[in-house]
Amino acid sequence: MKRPLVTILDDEPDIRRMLADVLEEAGFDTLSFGRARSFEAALATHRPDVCLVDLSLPDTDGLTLVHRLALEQGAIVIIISGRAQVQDRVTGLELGADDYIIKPFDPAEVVARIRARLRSTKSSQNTGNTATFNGWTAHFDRYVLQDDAGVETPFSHAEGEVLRLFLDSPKRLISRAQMQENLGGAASESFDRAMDVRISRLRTKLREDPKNPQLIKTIYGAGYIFLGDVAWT
Amino acid sequence: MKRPLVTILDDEPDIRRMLADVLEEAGFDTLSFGRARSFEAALATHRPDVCLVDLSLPDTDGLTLVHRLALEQGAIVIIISGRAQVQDRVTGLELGADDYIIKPFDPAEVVARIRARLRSTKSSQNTGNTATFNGWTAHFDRYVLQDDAGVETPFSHAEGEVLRLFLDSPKRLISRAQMQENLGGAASESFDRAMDVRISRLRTKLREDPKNPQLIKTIYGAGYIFLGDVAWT
DNA sequence: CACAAACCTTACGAATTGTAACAGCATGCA
DNA sequence: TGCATGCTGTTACAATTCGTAAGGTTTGTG
Repeated sequence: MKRPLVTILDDEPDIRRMLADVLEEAGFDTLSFGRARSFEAALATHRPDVCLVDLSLPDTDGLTLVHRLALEQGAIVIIISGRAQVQDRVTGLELGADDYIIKPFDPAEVVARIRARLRSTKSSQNTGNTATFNGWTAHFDRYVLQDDAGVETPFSHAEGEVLRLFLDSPKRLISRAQMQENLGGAASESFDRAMDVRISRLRTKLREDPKNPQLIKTIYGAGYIFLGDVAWT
Repeated sequence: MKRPLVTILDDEPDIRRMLADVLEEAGFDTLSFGRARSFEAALATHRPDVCLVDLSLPDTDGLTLVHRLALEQGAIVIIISGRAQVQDRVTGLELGADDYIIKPFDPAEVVARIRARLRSTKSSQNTGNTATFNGWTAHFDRYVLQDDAGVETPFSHAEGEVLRLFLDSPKRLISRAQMQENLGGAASESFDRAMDVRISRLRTKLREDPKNPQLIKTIYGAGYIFLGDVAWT
């Protein structure tokens, strides 16, 4: 079982270190950042399971960052803040945060709250090897894609890798770097093109309109995002 | 859209009534109980989306109840308790509670936390990445802008960054410096122009009259201000 | 009104992405 | 072995996005 990855974004080094120690001990991998900028840069290559965010950052408005994280990345976001007003907590939660912990906090409670969040998402996780989305059914055991009329289209292993990556994290931005990691491709300059081609072929099988794709959206300069209501069975 | 059902289990009638009022107002259906026994009887016929549980019940050990609820029913359980020790919170969360709110609490925070929990479990649904303002609807998941007649105009990632910045802080002055931070641009002299262009393109898509923009106002020498009644959904 | 600074818009080009065509490779079959 | 078939990466070129440059327009100042 892989250790969940937790990112820590706080401008106080002491708190970063303390949290990292406790979380490592509790069975998580951690990545610490003092600035929003470096944190966002890391998102290009890593996909954290939980993001701890301190609102009082020097280089960004934390709430906007939380909003972006929750919406674009679909990540679990837990705010850790010194601002204790009820209104702060309410707006933080409304903007997409999953929890709001007030400084000073007890490390044990942070761990417990992270576990509670992970528990609730893990229960609804991919089990089988068949997924349905927007009229399509993907059978990963048979390498077959079935439309709502029952017509079957076979797909290859390489295409399946991409499709599975999308179906595992729908409605979340997936950067090119993340793809290369998951697709086992060498980080060669030319493999970039290979990925494009895989996606292009997948789009064709999903009968996407090249001018206006509905399922696989390209985010120029950032990656791809799969918009489908996915259900694994 | 059905109203989610929230059960309230607390032995103090005043608190039950107060919570019920606030939750009904916030768009939930509620069922109130003063005893665990009657609550459990009601579970035979009702299937609550969220269960608020006070730990200090006269007729049962609250923690055991929480554990059963979380495990067997798979329900979202939020503990509301007067016991404020960290250890209480940790064990409550470890036994399966999804959140732990300490008395005395602010009703608005309870609502916000319930909403946060519902949002995370209904992640398959489209919630929270759509904003409406002055006849327009911005779908940030699909990168599409929809006018009041339903006509769709796609917008790019760069345009979306600007639009999101505006929609996150409507009716507030946004300086050019703030923009540069949030748009990830280097603080170069020339990026200033790039921002102008982004805004210009966004204005075109919003069909603004160049002579008299209604939504994106320029404050000469200070920045921009977005005038729109924004509602995120 | 003159002038400068700030801002807007258009056009262009560099970077990024899409896709058709081709080639290498493995597999299966006669 | 020889051939056909299908998969996948590579190449080359088309299309898109978005920053930059350049010139025009607006705003504020004296």
